[in-house]
Amino acid sequence: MRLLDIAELGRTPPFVHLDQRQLLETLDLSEVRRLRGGAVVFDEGQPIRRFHLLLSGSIRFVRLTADGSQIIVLHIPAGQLFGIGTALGQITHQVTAITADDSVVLSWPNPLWLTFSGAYLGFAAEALRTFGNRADEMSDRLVELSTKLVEQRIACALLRMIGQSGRTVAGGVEIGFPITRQNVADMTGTTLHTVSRLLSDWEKRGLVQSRRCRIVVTDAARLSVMGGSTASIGAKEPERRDGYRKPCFDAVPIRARVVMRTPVTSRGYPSQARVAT
Amino acid sequence: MRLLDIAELGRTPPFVHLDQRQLLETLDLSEVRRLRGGAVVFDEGQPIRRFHLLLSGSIRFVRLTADGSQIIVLHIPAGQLFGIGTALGQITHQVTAITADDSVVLSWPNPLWLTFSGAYLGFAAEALRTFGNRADEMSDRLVELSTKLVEQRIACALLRMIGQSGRTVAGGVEIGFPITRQNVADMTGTTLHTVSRLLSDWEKRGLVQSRRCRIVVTDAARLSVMGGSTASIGAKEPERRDGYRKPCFDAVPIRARVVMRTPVTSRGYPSQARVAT
DNA sequence: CGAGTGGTTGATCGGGCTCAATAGGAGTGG
DNA sequence: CCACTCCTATTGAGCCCGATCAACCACTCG
Repeated sequence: MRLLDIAELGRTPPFVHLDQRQLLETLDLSEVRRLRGGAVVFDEGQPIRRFHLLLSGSIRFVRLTADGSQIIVLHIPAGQLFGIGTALGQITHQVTAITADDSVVLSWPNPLWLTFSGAYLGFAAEALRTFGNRADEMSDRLVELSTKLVEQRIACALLRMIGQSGRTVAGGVEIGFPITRQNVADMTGTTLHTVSRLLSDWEKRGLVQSRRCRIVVTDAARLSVMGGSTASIGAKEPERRDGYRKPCFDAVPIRARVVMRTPVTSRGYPSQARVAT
Repeated sequence: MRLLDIAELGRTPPFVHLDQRQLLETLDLSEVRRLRGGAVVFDEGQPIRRFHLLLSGSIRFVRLTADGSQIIVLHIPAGQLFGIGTALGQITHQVTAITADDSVVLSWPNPLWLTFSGAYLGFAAEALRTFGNRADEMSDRLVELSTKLVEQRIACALLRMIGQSGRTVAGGVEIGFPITRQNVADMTGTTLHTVSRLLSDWEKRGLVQSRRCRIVVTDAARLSVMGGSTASIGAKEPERRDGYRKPCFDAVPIRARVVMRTPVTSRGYPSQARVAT
């Protein structure tokens, strides 16, 4: 059991550079918990006392609103640190962490954060990188929620989950943890009814296949088309016909302004193209 | 001019612990740019080459989608670092930074990040804290977009802006930078039409007052009510009648599960209350 | 086998998007 | 200084996506 944990720990990015002795030491300093699905690891608003590593299983970051809605902010896949707000100077948790499945969680008291950061090569960097990725994911979801139709948002949510916690099975890729229609709804800002209808439809059309609490994506390519291009176009702006080069960080043009605003039709939400002059 | 900048720089949190000599040195290493509103500081997808401090003015973080929609991810108020993905190991910008108003921006090449972090007390910590706050804000907006009605989202957006960049004027608090109906729509995932209608209505009812590109909130309290409680309820969970204490980080109860799911009516989006057993 | 949870599906209704048309500033040029 | 042109804002009419209301079925577990 212990040995298994050590091997696992040594495979996670934050601890990948540690030798056997260090791993053992680290593990000895930790609390190991085997949790069933649905267990609360920490709660929104609680003071941050420890930081955690998810050895196996899956964690959901959840927020509740005063009117009772629940929204899923992020999913944490196995191998990642979580509850590491300490690194950012936060003193209370911003979300509630709930195991989405049976999980193994290692936890260390906060003071060890600095110890690890100082002693373990790449530990702090890895943790910060994790933060960056999560911020990016939230930003992506903001864009999705703002601009995409329900259908597209759900497609994106499924694709994101198989990307992060996908498990290859006969006939496709399965989401690696139990997930209900309601859960999907909580991630996409809709209702379980709509999710149910949509999944039924997709199943008929051969895009997915699902049983109770399990979803298998059988045609990721077509689903991806449904979701619309996830990437923003900021990066690959079309060449300009007038040879003008983006000013960005050089002499700034007077009145650099958003000018074009072509209604680009799309039965979605607002849609206007803008190009900086 | 130089002196003015030095004084300004010394007042910003990341550099607040520096003495006069250090400030001068830091400023000498920087590029100072005075930009008009609408200028692009960096673009989504570009490699990160420098990090920036907004001395005065206002910055918008924007993302464009393939179908032409534009969404505003964040507003950066004066005095904050931005474009600091380097600290998180990112190599390209995730958003486009555009000045929302005439602004003064200081910029340093990336390699100086480590220098500053090592040499200046609290610099890295302050930068990371900034990150944490922005992540929290994104998380808040995810919740808003998922659960609130357009009206409430717009109210929240206005309140957030006066909170971050509010300027007290006769009769209320004005948003500290030029902002169009379309901009508000881009922040809340709606259309300029809806925003316009709503602001007109609110103006009649004495909640706001607006002219071209300017919005003054004249009754923040009532607007706040409109927006619904921003805070999640995770923190202040009601006392349990059976003396049961949240398990959280102790012995985990078998089958800790989400059980209650009372439809709590609210003409919003989905709404269900859940309490962990 | 009854209770509880998760899932499916039909009917209805409304918030807010779309389409469309007009008005008022602000800047530009003759 | 006025005509012209963007750009921003306002407002009406209509319609559709998706939420809401309402049954009902299918597992799973004690």
